[in-house]
Amino acid sequence: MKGLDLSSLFRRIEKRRPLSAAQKSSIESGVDGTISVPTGGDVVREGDRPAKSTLLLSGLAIRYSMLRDGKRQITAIHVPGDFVDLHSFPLEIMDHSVGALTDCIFATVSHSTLERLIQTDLDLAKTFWMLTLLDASIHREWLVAMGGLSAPARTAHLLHELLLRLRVVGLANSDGYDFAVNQEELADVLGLSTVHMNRTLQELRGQGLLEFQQRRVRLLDVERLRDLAQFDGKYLHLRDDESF
Amino acid sequence: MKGLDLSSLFRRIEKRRPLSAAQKSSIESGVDGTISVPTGGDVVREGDRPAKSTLLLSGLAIRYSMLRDGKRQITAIHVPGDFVDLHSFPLEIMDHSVGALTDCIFATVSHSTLERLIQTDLDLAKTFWMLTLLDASIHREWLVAMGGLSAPARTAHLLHELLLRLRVVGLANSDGYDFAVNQEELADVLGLSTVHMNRTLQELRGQGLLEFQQRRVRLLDVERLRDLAQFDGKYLHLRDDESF
DNA sequence: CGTCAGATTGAGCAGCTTCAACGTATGTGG
DNA sequence: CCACATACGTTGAAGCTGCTCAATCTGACG
Repeated sequence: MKGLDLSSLFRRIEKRRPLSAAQKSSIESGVDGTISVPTGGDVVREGDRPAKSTLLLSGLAIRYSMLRDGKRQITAIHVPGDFVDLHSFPLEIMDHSVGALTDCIFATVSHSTLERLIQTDLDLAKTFWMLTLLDASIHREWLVAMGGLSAPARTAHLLHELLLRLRVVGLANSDGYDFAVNQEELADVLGLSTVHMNRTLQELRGQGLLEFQQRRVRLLDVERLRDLAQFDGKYLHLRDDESF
Repeated sequence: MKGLDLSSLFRRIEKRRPLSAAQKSSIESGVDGTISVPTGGDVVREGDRPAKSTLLLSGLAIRYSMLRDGKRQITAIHVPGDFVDLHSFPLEIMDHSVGALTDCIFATVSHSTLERLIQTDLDLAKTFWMLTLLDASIHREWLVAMGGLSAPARTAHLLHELLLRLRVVGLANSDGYDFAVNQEELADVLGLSTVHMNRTLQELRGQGLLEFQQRRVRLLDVERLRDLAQFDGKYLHLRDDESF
């Protein structure tokens, strides 16, 4: 499908690995359509066996699981350029759901097309594989943050990670980005109660570390936030080390 | 390399995906050696750029990251049959370390051999890819447990997961398995202090839910443990659903 | 018998949760 | 334009969960 802007995906890839013009155009031609999902909607659900993979073009998406006691744990936040659902290609059955945190537009690529793409270009297969491993790497880092950091540090870690990831795709400037997420959702990412999420944000604001209003985050003191979060960006595998 | 017993890997794969005899023998012939790592040793370290991937044959291995404040967070426990370090193939640089929790023997496969294997058999490439996604799936589940479960529930979750995973490779019977891990290490997995780990185990023992002595775990009441842990094994992607 | 790793215990405190109420902005129907 | 509803953020109080520090116990082993 021509005329679709996949530049965020390409930027994301090229920060880590060469991508030829031919590869770009074969990805482009592999896209067979787009899906719009409104805020709160699901793209795929636990138990589904998707026949296509989805790639986020605009908006913010989440992976999440529900616990039996009603708690929702968000296990990933996806930004434009993320090949959100690539992993349903080798894994087949969804063990969790993917939903739209804000209004989202996804490009879709059918699994049969993916099959064809990797058959004709093994290097592209490795690129796709790498993309899914990047997600895994972020999962590991979130585990480190969950297990080892306090609520304020964890919050700082997340918001700083998103700064770097959004910058790669041109959706953040040097110190802030649009982030239309409420405190409940943030709490579900960080494993906190909404009340404590609120107090944690107040704490960070009070320290002069960040602003978070009008659906926009500003990191007022990136240095100190990184320090608080014990942030080490190696896990993002960015080529030129802006990950500090 | 012939004469090496890769049956645990094969069992692990075949619980999820067909694996032909030809594929088995090409994996076998791809193994170029073994490495023994004593308890406490590292197989690969953060920052390494391995030229080979390692596959655990015996023992228990961990992935872990160190925080600047000295805390160690273990992000994965690997059991025999796990292709521990497969992900260094597409991702190249290690962002964390892999160590031996007990004395370990690994088989090694060089990246150039992996390249050749996936070139000649794309289905095998997908199998390898799937194996790394399985690890990612377990990471996600651990995130859910970290964010949403209490210390006893998290502990129950981990020990039950290991029961299922070890059963697949024939290293657990119906209710228990060898587990030569001390409480400090368990605490580093679960994000707890050693003191609280100790009290949590006492609690579970007191409830008649498990035994954990002489380097062996016995789950005395699997039903209630699963319930406490809100365990749902879908994330392990086992074909015949023993995952309950 | 001394040593050492690992397990256990007690006491006090900090971080986070829960419940419940209240504030504030935005939108909607009459 | 007002009255009300809704979503979201904020606050207070009380209590539990898990942490830290520090000491003691236990079994294995040289």
